[in-house]
Parts: sequence; C-alpha cells; structure tokens
Amino acid sequence: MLRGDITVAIRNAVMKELAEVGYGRLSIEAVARRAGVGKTAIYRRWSNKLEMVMEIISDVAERKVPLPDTGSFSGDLSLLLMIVSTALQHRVASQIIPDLMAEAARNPQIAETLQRALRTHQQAVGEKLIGQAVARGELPAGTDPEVAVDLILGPLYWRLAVARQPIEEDYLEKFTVAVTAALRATG
Amino acid sequence: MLRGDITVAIRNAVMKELAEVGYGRLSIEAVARRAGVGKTAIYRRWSNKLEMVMEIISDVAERKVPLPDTGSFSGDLSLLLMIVSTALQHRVASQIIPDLMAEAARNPQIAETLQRALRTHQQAVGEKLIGQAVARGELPAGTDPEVAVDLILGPLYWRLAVARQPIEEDYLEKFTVAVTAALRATG
DNA sequence: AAACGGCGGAACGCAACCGTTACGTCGTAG
DNA sequence: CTACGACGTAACGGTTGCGTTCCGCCGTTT
Repeated sequence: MLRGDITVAIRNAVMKELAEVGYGRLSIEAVARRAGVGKTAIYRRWSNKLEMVMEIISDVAERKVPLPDTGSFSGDLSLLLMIVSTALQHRVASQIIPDLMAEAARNPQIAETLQRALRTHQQAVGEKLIGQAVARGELPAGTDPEVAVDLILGPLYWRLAVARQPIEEDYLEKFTVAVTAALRATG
Repeated sequence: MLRGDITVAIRNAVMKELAEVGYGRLSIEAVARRAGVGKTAIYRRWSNKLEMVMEIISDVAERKVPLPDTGSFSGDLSLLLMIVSTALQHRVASQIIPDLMAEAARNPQIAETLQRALRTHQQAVGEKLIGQAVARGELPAGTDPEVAVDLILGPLYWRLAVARQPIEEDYLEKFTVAVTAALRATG
C-alpha cells in the first residue's frame, strides 16, 4: 500500500542528512523536507527517528561484500584492502560510519545494530581470509583471525576515516607487505 | 576578574556533557545546568558553543604525552601501546574522541583544531620512536614514520574506540611482536 | 563607606522540532 | 463510478535551546 518511490526518496534523504548533520542533529522534519515528502509519510513507516535510522542503516550495511579468493594470501589481502579503502573513501560512508560509531558509544540499540551488521560480517571475512591462508600454508596454524582483522582494518580506518589522510600510490602495497609480515610473526 | 572556580566547573561540565550527548546535542543551557552556573557566566567567557568547546578541547589535548625512550624499540613500543590503550580506555576519552572526529568531518574548524592538537603531536611521537629505532639499527633506514603511526595507532583505536572490544591479557604483547615484524618488512 | 563587577536567576522574543490531527487531492482497485 | 487509502499541506500545543537583558546579591577594591 505504501508507495515505493516515496520510501526510496526517504531512505536517500536519511542517508544524505546523516552524512551532513549526523545522527544527533538529524530531524524528521529535515528528512521530510529533503525528500520532498510530508512528515505523515515518514510516521506512517516508522514511529521514531531511532527506528527509522536503524532500519535504513542495517538494510544498507547488510549488503554483503563478496569474500575474496584469489588463490594467494597476498592477492586476497590486496583485494580486500582495495575494496575496503574504496568503500571508506566514499564521502557518505566516511561521514556516516564514524558518526554512528560515536553514537553507538552512548546508545545501546545503535551499538547492537552496528555490531550485528558490521562485526558479524567482518568476522566472517576475517575467518575466511585467514582460514584460506592457513590451509595453503601461508600463515602459521595458530593465527588469530580477530587480531588479523584489527591489524588489517584498523590502520585503514584510522587513516581514511579518522586522520583523513589520502592514500598514496604505493601505500596499499607497502601495507600488504607489512600486514603479511605481522601475521606471520604472531603465529 | 572571572572567577577561576566557576571556569573550572564549566570546563568539567563541558567534558561530561560532550561524553554523554556528543557535540551535536551539547547545549549551553545543559552545560550551565550541570555546572551549577548561570548562562551569563558562560557567555561572559565564550561567545559560542563552538568557540567554547574548541578552547576547552585544545587545552586538554595539548597536555603532551612524554615520549618514551626505554633503550630498545620493543620497549618503547610496548610502553607507547600501554599509554595509548590506557588513555583510550578511559570512558570520557573513548566517547569524546570518536565523536569529535566524526564532527570534524563536517566542520572545518573542528577538523583544524583536532589536526593541530593531535596529528602534530602524534607525528612527533612517531618520528622520535622510529628515529630512535633506526639509529639503534633495529629498523631499516627507510622506515616511514607515517606508516608506522598508522600501523600502531590504527588497530588500537579500531579495537578500543570503534569496535569496543576489550583488550585481553596478551594482546598488547602479541601486537608488539606483530608491529615490529611489520615495520621491519616495509624498510 | 562606597563603587565596581562577576555572580545566579528569571524572563525575553525567536526559532526549530516534536508527534499528532484534520483536510482535500489523486491514483487505483473493485 | 465509487470507495479506499496514501499522499502533501497546514496547523496544533508543547518542549528545548538560542543569545540577550535586567535584576538583586555579595565579595573585593579603593
């Protein structure tokens, strides 16, 4: 019964508004204005700002990234780094993600949603990546996927989403070498 | 002329309020309420929410961390990791920093203040840490301090401030080994 | 003793947004 | 052709916060 095009307009407006003003300052009225839609259309779909944002965000976040399997660990790793760094360089993502992460620190419901949406999926990627490498004999058997994920995503996230420094040409390459060495050392 | 104890009360209130509701939702009136102070006392000191927060934050952020020099790279590194992880585990810091980082993505003035307060200082620590290690022959001469800082702070920040996972007993130890190996490999 | 000035408190007009309601329009299903 | 229901618009009363102003209190300076 609810018109699909209106829903889409609202979803887009929420994403843009989130990127521009953040969750804390996001208002239903601004979303409605931006979407060219009445407030009623929004309240007909969700009862809350929180509920609305959570539904929209988890929808977006659950679009799964294909797990790489290029045949070698360094290949898998560079591909993963490329995918993640590209994603983190998109303006909307790099604004929304840190904002919601910060918000999650004070709102348990947001925290839970993000954990489910990101952590679970990310964990799967890490386990597959490391598992493949261990199976191929490229990493020692005791390699901890959790540590690995920290070592891989941490610096990228730090550089792109926090420090907001550009990634230079050979950075990912250097980084791949460094991470590989690091993981071999922890086994 | 301005009473010092009042100023202190306001500063504390701002920090607590920042941690609880974030910059976006921070209001002068709430700060005044929390500090047990009239709004006039605040406006007598700063003219804006932005100006107020920036002054208070950069004041706090500029308290310099002593640069470690334990005699060996792994010693320096574990000490640094300990200091940073302890800092990031404080409730107020782990709430305020990601929040302001996210805010910085949309407010150039906040971005500039944070860059000056954090990046500059952090860069100095990185350069000293790596410089010492290179001088001692523990790391290859070409080691890039910028990459090193990413490799060291990134995973810690990710784990503590973003993913909000606890640090287990031997994590920092493992991590020290991993980072050392990584940095040797990039030279 | 008197003047000064920072203080808290209270109120100002203004703006934004909340969540809800009433109304009139319009496309579609029956 | 009619009835339904989602739509936009507009308004509601209530809340919150802005930045400013005026007041009376009180400690310090002179």
